Amino acid sequence: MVDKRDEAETDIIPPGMLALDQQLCFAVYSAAHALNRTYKPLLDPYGLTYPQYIALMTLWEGDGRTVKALGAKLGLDSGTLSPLLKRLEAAGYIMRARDKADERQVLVTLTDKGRAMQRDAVAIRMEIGKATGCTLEALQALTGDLQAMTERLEAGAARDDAA
Amino acid sequence: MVDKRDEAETDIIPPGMLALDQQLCFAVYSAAHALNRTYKPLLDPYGLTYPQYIALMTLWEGDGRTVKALGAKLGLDSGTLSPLLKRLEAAGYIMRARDKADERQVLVTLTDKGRAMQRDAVAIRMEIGKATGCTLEALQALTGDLQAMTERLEAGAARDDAA
DNA sequence: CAAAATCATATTGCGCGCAATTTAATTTTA
DNA sequence: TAAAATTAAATTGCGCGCAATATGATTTTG
Repeated sequence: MVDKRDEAETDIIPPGMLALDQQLCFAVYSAAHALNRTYKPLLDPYGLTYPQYIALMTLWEGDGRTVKALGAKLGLDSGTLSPLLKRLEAAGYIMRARDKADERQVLVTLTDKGRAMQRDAVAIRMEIGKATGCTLEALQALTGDLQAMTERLEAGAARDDAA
Repeated sequence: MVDKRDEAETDIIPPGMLALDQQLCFAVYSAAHALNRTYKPLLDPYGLTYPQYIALMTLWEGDGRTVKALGAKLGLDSGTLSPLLKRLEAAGYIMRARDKADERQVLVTLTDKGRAMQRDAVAIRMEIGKATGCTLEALQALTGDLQAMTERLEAGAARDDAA
């Protein structure tokens, strides 16, 4: 396939690649919005937003975490989590209390309502999976690819911070 | 591979699938944040946010669009775009003017500064592509998969609206 | 042990993103 | 053609998401 068009292709490929990587960013951006819009009608009956829902999911995997530990799992800082957790507490899903051993920390624990929500989450997850229209294998592959890319992006950001 | 464990696997696979689809949503959510964080230091020197940047990109592909046309391309409504476009105008990247032929519409056009930004965007796109650590083929595949999933999610939302 | 540094969380300010509403212009239809 | 319906933008209110800052609590270190 190496022919006299090679020279032209070195001119053509870069713009193509540039357009594509633009599309990847936008594809991720659009997919995130589409997923959020799919979750909304499923979470609205519970008065929950998607970020609140994933905060609950983190607690289902381990109750009694600090705000910092939750933030590490979710990739969010206290500026986002503090008000979010206050709303979850006001809605009766969690409780917050200063750690007696270290008063700087706030321990977040599930209420009965917060634990009960985990059962309803099963149906929500099924709905979302169905809405994606993906096979289990496709979901696994997509998830893995995205996680790998995210790790590389975060590693790059960490390197830039060090520099 | 069909053996006496089949029965157990029908119990095991659903939770596995449920956990995975959760991870897909979160993987998309995390990737969107990671991409946004990667863009931020590249766009900050221009005083642009990522949503503002993709609005400009849309205009580079066709100037003089209405707010509604921009919204259709980006998947955003006037509640998001109106203030965003005002900020882009205040920053000198675009101009907004009511359409003489239909005063309901606002036509958005690029300024010289807005057009000049397109040249700097080439370097930004290269940086992002490098930061993802993906090959061109991997970027294409990921983008295509995400676009296909997003289309299915949006089709489902449209069906739900009709119902 | 006291001052300084560090740490965890909360707060403030700003820009999305979206639902709901408002305003003004255009089109439909009666 | 006048009233009703539709349309395009803008506005309001609320919840993220993040940078910058503030407030206490704990640890370090001099």
